[in-house]
Amino acid sequence: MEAFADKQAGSASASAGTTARGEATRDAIRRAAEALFAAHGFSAVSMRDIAARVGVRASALYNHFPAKQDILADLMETHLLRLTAALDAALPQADAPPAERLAAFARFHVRYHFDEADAVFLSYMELRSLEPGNRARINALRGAYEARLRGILREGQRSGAFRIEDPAVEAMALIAMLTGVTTWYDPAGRLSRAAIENIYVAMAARSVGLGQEGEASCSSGA
Amino acid sequence: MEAFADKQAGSASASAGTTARGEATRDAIRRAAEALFAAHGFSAVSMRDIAARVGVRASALYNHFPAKQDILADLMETHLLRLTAALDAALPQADAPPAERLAAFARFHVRYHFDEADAVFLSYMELRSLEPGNRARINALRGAYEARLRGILREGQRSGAFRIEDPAVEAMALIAMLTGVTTWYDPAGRLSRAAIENIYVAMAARSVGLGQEGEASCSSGA
DNA sequence: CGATGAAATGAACGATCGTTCATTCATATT
DNA sequence: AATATGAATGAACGATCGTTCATTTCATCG
Repeated sequence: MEAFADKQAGSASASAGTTARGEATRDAIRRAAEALFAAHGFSAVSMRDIAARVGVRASALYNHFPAKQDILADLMETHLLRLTAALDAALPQADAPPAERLAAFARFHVRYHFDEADAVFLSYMELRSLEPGNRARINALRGAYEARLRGILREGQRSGAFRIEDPAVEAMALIAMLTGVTTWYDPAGRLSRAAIENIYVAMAARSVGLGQEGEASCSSGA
Repeated sequence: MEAFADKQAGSASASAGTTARGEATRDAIRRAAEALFAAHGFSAVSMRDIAARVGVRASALYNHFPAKQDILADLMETHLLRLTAALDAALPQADAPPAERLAAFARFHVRYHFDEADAVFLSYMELRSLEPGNRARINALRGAYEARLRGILREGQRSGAFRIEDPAVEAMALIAMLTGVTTWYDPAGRLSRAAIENIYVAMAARSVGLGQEGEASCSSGA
């Protein structure tokens, strides 16, 4: 979507005028809008707020996005495409043990949310601020991501590795649980990122009926 | 907080003029604002929107609430006080088995969220729309609710009934998981409320290392 | 160097925002 | 019936909203 090409070692394109400056501003707008939308909500943030953070006037934003709504849609679409692509790169292949794939999913999800908390929060909370057309498209992307986890749970249920009632419901429950980390995580807090990851991964495993460690097993003491 | 007294069989108060009409309007404002804030977000809803839903002009709202902000604060405070009181009424007493208390918590939480989805959503999502003073007060109420679950997890860990790493983190994770039901629940959907409750209760139990049913046990077949 | 065109500007637009206020309406008490 | 009082009204306020547009700035290419 959008242009999004030459950033460094630029040469080919750009007929005249400026070249990479516009793209730099567009990215700055994205970053500013992401932070502000996540902090205050889409409709509580004005175009002038975004422009001020970029260091530009509100009217300049319209050289890069046709409307405020399109900034939000762009942020969500970009985030969800990257998220799903990164997940597919992080997941073991489909024939790996479901327990391993679930653990990888949980770890990926929490870790990704540490780094992209604003984008994640936005994409889950501001669907209601989108016009119907944009909303349907973004919702489909979100559904594709959720389908990955649903598939893992279904396979685990089918193979007997997991002891669960309903893969669809449990997928939503797990995603909500893992996503919640962004609401309380504090970089200066008591626990390191790695420690928090491990706790969530272990919870996810137990929630599908797995023992303490990877596979099945039982009666593992402490 | 506020007046909130005589509604029926009124007699004592109300010096002159009208009596219960004002309180009825105030409640209608609360209901309208709750639905609109939950659907569109605090700052996307105007006082005129709320008034229109009540069947009154915007200026009439100021006979009942000093400002828009106070409607939101009132909704959150009322909700959180009721929520915590209802939880305390639903929880087995403190010397009951932690597994039983956890199951009761999970069932209560999901069930309450079915009925009060709007208020719940509001109180978890619109903290950022509150002024610092209101935010601190509401946040304390939320913390009191979360502390109930944290206490259950700590007791289960202490007694050895639960196999968990960190009660504080797991409390936040469980609440996020249970609260998430409001984001996808559809009254016309595939599953009944009772079925969904049971799935969440079972997941909560497994997530703290319990077997399929209430107590510990292990190697439970299916 | 002058031409070119994207990027940024400042002013302005119509609309809508939260809120105020003098006034009117409606009701319960005396 | 007269009165007192809370509730609702309609108009208006200053501010701010998203957006448009003619103009200016400025880095690049021929």
